[in-house]
Amino acid sequence: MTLQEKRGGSNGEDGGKDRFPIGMHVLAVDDDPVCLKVLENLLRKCQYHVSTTNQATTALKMLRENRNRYDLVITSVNMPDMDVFKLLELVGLEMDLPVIKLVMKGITHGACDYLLKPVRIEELKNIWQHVVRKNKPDFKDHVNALNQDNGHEDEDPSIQEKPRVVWSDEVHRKFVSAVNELGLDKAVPKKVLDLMNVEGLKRETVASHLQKYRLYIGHSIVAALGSKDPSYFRMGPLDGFGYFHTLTGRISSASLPSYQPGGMFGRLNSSAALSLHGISSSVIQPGHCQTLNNPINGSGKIQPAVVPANQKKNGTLFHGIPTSVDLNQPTQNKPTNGCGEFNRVNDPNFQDARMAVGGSCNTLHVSSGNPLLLQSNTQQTKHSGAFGNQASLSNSLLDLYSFKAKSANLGDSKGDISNVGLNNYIILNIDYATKQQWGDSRYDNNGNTNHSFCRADSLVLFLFVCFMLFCCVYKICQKTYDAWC
DNA sequence: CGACATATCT
DNA sequence: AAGATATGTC
Repeated sequence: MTLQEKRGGSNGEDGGKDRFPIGMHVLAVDDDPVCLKVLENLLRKCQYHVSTTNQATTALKMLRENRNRYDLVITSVNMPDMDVFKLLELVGLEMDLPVIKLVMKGITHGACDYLLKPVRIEELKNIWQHVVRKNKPDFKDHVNALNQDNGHEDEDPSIQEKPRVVWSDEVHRKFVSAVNELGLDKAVPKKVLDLMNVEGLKRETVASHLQKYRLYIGHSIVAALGSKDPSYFRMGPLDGFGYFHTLTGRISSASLPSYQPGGMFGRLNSSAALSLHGISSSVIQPGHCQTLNNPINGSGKIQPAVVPANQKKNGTLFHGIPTSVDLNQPTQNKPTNGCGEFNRVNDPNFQDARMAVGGSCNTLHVSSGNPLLLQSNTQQTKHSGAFGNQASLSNSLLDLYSFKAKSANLGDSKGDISNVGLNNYIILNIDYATKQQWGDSRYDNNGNTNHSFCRADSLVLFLFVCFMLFCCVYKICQKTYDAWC
């Protein structure tokens, strides 16, 4: 009789869950008659059919004579008449039956499970699952003590979780590169998978990752640019900075028709991209909000995304304004108000471009008068060539590096990074709200965060007003002079 | 039927 | 949180 035939409690619509096989036959072997009797009684209480013997040789004989009768063997490891390991081997070779060893302590070699003496009925209730496993062709045999502290008979340990794909920094970098090469809107799982060229990676896995990635990008960009605040350069709470080791949202290809407040970043395309035409360098690199001994990757470098040439559009905005910012962390500054840390990127290219995160965790200073604060790493340089001399200014990358480890600690706190350097025309004010890493982000776009980039607004507006006033005054003076003459 | 996007589950 | 899986659509 096969297990399937004996299986009870199932009407064939059990949704794949194995049920207790009624009529399962267990052979119990123990040289201690008291123990054997106890075991037998317990097994019967569990509704197993039970045969017993106090000799290993007898057990082997019984098994050989009734090959199809027994489903499971429980044997003590201390059998005087035969080495139990030999019994295990023979049973395994000849009958391929699951054997549970009955031991005083946990010796598990060779057996599919072990039971500690004294045996508890709760443990015996679960042993049928070994039989089910044996009958599953794809079951990976492993030693696994049954759940001993509860009576979860319904839980089938034969349903083992598959190994989860872990998106390492390296793999994720490949993913990001592939996505950026394709363009976020055109990146579909299969193409990304092909481009990534990672062995063993499945399309479904990529799809899942891409889903989260898009969700995250969307939230970030919406948060960064969806505000009604008429800021010129507003980056709202980038909720969920946490996850991506190299979260690279391309900044490209959106038209920037207006220089008016509120019209500056009028629209984003589906690539969640924006264009900062004319902005000199393009990588904004918030440092790693991680512990110091936990670099994002081996080199600690941030890899910028590849901006496809076809994403390039021309436009003029902030012409000639040098605006590269490296948001690196000064290690000496450890914010104490829950803003987390910003690890500095150890890239010599950024040496002159350091900003300090203020102790208040609200201000990022630029001490340098260096107008072009940074140009990024080699890869950035390499790709910039694709856009020509000017083109490199036309495409910006927003490379949001990982705040992974620290994000949880950041909570609702914001790292409000402002740069108010007259020699550096960009003024950044980035709120980091890292309540969540992926989607489902909630943004607090009112109140405090609406001050984002207000200084940038103020400066540009101030200059603009000054210019207009100057023009007016000049005009008035000219007219007055003409009148007098 | 495969690929995809999205929702839901774990 | 993050990856897996289910579901509906094309």
